[in-house]
Amino acid sequence: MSKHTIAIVDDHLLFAQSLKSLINTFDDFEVIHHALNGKIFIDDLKNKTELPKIVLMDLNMPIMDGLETTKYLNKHYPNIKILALSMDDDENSILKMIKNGAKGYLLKDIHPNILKEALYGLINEGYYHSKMVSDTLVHSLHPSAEKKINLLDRELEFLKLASTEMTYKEIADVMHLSPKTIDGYREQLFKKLEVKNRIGLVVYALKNNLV
Amino acid sequence: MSKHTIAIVDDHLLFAQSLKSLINTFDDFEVIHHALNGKIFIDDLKNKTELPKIVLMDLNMPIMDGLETTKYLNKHYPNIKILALSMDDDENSILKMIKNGAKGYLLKDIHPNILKEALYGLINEGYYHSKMVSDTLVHSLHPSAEKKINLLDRELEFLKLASTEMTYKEIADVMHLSPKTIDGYREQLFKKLEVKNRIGLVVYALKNNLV
DNA sequence: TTAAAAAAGGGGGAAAATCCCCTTTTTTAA
DNA sequence: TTAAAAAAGGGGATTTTCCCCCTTTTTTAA
Repeated sequence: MSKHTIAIVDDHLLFAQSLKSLINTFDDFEVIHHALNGKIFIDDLKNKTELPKIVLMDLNMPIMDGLETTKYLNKHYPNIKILALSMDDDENSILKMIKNGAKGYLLKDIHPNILKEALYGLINEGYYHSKMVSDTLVHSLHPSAEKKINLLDRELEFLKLASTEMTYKEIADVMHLSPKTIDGYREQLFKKLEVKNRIGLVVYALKNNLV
Repeated sequence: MSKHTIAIVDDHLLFAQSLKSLINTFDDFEVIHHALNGKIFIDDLKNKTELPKIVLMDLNMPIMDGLETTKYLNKHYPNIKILALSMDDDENSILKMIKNGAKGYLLKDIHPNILKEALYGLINEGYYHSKMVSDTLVHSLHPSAEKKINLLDRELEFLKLASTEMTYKEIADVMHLSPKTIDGYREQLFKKLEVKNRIGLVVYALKNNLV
């Protein structure tokens, strides 16, 4: 039966050719295309009769980078599975790629066996998330530790209510307090969280998952 | 060499005992403890000399549920790996457990081989994320599709600025518009997004990753 | 070509938020 | 036991937000 087809999008010719040679030694996979950047790749796709099943996507490329290309493919060719392949190991790059449709993210310094395993993962499960990616996803659920400020119980209660559409009078009623006490809490939290107004409080609360 | 020790925290006795029997047939694992809820389990931990390496944690339990217990264990026994085991397959439950330290999340209707695979994953990789969990994590990066409302360019620009601590007058200056035009955009967005005030706009913007 | 939508702007007034000053009582920590 | 923090509350003035009414011009879509 026919092999799973792969395209490589990477601006480093030697790396791409070497990668192609490696993948072509895998039993069930075959590189059918290589483009030096995203724009060339997309232009080529329009002229091709056979689409690849998997695209190995570099991130840093001239003219059209991996992120933009991933967004485009996700939208126009949703059946193509994208596996990011990059030198970048920072969380932001990983999250952006996954968020925009990449089904896996590998660093370029991995063992070839991991690449093979990832390719099979994409075919069989539809995704391949290494520990690095999983950890990054889990970590993205949490706010930055350094921004966490210790809030008293009543302050937190007020902050949660302040992050709703209630007026301060309504909040006072709910907390069984005088509106003037609410004024006090508000000023106290403005100072504590170093914000200028209620909008600042809401942004802090949401970004720190307090509501 | 000794087997990897496991504790089961689940309020259904028959299920827990059956699970114990199953796991005790696995070569490298041994159930050394069972508690009917989180509180009993924590009390038992304090009196035990041998801690389990893995805890299979139900979610819905009386007195002290799986989430509270996971938070406590993550804080006080960070080396214990928690694998959530639940009937609940909703995203919120999954995210809460992973966010609070669970290293995996399985539904109770899985094949025993998956459980075994998960246990090995916890021991070897430190986590086990099935496709369900991975998909949930990836999905959590995105806002709800059904809540996404099409915004005009200027509306979006205004919304982003409205989610800062700027006054409407300041925003008008930045957008080179009259404050009255800003008033118009505000009312327009209140209607469009079905919110009552600026706080509602901010919450919408942040929850939909527009800023 | 016409109608609708988008983009811009206005008056006026009430309600809410912010900001400055201040107080007392209870609880907690040293 | 004492001091500090937390928790509660007050006056009053200014600024900002919200809400109701309305307008014209340009761009887009039918």
